[in-house]
Amino acid sequence: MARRELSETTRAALVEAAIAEFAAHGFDGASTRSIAARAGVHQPQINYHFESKADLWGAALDHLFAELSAELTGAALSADGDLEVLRNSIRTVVRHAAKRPELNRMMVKESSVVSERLTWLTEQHVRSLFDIHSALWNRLRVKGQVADLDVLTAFYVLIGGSTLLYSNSPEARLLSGDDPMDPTRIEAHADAMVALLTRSTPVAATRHHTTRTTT
Amino acid sequence: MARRELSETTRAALVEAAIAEFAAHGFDGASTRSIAARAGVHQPQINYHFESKADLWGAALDHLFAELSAELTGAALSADGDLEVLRNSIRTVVRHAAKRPELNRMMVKESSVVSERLTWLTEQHVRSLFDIHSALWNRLRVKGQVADLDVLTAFYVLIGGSTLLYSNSPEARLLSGDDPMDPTRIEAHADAMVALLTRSTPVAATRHHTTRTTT
DNA sequence: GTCTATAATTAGATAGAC
DNA sequence: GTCTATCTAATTATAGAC
Repeated sequence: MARRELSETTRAALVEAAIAEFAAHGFDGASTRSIAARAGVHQPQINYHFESKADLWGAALDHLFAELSAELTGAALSADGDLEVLRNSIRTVVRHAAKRPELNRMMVKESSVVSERLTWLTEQHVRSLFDIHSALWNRLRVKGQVADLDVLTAFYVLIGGSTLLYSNSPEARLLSGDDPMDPTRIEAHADAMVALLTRSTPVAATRHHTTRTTT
Repeated sequence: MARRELSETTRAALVEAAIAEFAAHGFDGASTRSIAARAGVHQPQINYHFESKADLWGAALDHLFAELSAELTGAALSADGDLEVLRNSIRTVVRHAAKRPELNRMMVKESSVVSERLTWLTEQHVRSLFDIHSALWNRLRVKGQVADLDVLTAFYVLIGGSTLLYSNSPEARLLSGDDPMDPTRIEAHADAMVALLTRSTPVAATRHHTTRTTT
């Protein structure tokens, strides 16, 4: 393997190890030694490939949000009309939370206090998703096709209701003995979140447009 | 002030300071020095009043869960019938999440990986709440009075949908400029969570029993 | 690009005076 | 019960050989 390829391999291994360690123990709880050990390299490699521990943390989130954005874009492109876009997006959020619980684990650990890391995270990655959600939700709300919730509350009900079961899956397993990551359960959860937040038929007025219904 | 009273004052101040620091920075991120400083005492006082940092962390959660249990008990006692108990409980969960976001912040930081702290927390405090929820939810589900969700998923949709807006309120404020803790918004959120998870009229069969409806 | 060795901080906990 | 002073261990980051 050429030197540049080796470098990129090491860098990618460090990012993946950082995702696992930061998600499990938080920024302060994860040590650069444990991250390096998980990646199979020595600790000073982190400061060779990244400016600092905080820089590696940022690279981990860049990677996780790139994955999520790719899936959400796919969900939007394959949909026809606002309502179907929202439904596909909700399903994508649920499925992705189960596939990559690390994303929500990292998020929730940083979102409880204003900090440099939180402002970076919010402006760099969350803002654009929230803006897209807001425009979509407001258009559907005036047509009575979604639950009667303001955009901010709707955003957090959607994310919280869709992701906590997976970000807290170790707790859920202790409580119930069941596996939250079971594919059948995940699909039922996705269906339920769609049913809770959207209405197949508008409640307030306007039926002139033909509205796609799922059943 | 007598010596014993002084001691109890110091202990209570340490618990309250620990709640603030652990909720904001997690177990590893919060230092015993910062907790002592917030409580207005010197750092070694922690090891006089508590066996260890972990012991203080446990005392903080004991305090937070005692508060929550008191409110949930009140909500259940003032209700008539399973459906009203559930509705009151949902509203209590939303209001309490807004009043004490520290509880959910501490919880979510410990629930992403199996650890000694998580197993203690689950068995000591979460288990009983989950068992009560399970019995209640299953009785209502067979009568078609709640959303069609298994108990485990329902628990996490309820908690996640009710609490994330408040545990992540710094992020929510950055995103929207609005105040998630506004009382009117909180009540609207509570109403919405009740509407999402319960049905005023049963969908599947059985109407022989008179069912209390709100409005 | 990766290694060993180590510098510079900071952490939780304890000893002993008052 | 509370204080000052300090011990031991662990942390992030860097220096310099290969």
